[in-house]
Amino acid sequence: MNQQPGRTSLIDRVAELVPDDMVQKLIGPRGDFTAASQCPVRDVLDRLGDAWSFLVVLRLSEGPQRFNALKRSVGGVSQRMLTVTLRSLERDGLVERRVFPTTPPQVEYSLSELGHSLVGPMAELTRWASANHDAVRGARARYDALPG
Amino acid sequence: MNQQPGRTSLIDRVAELVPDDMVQKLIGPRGDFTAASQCPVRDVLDRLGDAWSFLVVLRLSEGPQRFNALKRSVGGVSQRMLTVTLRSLERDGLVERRVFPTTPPQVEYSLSELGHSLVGPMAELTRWASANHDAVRGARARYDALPG
DNA sequence: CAGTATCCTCCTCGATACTG
DNA sequence: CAGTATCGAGGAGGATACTG
Repeated sequence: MNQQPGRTSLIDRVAELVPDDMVQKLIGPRGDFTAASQCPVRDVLDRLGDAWSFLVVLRLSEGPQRFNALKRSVGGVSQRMLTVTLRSLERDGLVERRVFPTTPPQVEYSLSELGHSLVGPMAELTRWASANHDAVRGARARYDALPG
Repeated sequence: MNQQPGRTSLIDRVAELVPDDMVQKLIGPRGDFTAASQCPVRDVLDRLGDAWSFLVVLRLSEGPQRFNALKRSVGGVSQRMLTVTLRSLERDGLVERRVFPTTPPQVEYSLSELGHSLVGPMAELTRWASANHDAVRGARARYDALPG
């Protein structure tokens, strides 16, 4: 990791939080992570980037919910996308799905242990978003007001 | 935030990290955040979700870099996408762009204060990704191996 | 070197309709 | 209730060529 001499680098602070081999795997010596599955960060962000996954996990962090209740509480999500999102989260081991063979059928979704462990980091990012949203919007407004 | 009685809820732990009004803004009473700009988390994730932004910010956390050096170190990014990504980050006030009118021209990109403040939360998520990548891949393999 | 411009192709995602 | 199936529009993003 070539460091510019005489320049205060944030990578040192990051290194305190992040083990070396992870940095290697993350931004690597060459950064050849065209295949997302090879890069853990890409892999996670591919999941969280699609808006719904993040909101669904946060909703489920409140407690188990059934399909339509979840659909209502998330809001604005189509039936198809909620199904796709839940399947994807289930496949990744973040969400558990339990079917009660009643009539009409009931399906309950809840976070797994792994899913719970993700909520902390998510909250961290969420806090940043909340705290700095105005700053970002301000920067945007200034940028857009620029001549040219 | 209706809580299921008699159920251990993670929202309490999240609440320790996240101020109440943010939770309201985030997953809200109705969750009507169809417009991403209304929801700070959506707004942030829209930026980070696109893989390149996250990697670019991490790369720049090591120190300022010029366009082509950045392109090489990120790896796999097209010229167009790097330009688009950098413009977007600059617009949001996360990245600063300085032009040196030499021949040939030099352009240096660096993180702003705001950009630096994002690296901590990003590292948190990165750590989670690194620590649990195998668990996720394992869960995926099990899910895919299921009959049906 | 550091872009811009154009084209073109997947691939996501919403809408709609149907089912156990 | 909790899905699945199918279609179609739109946008993200790569490839390529050109420029101050």
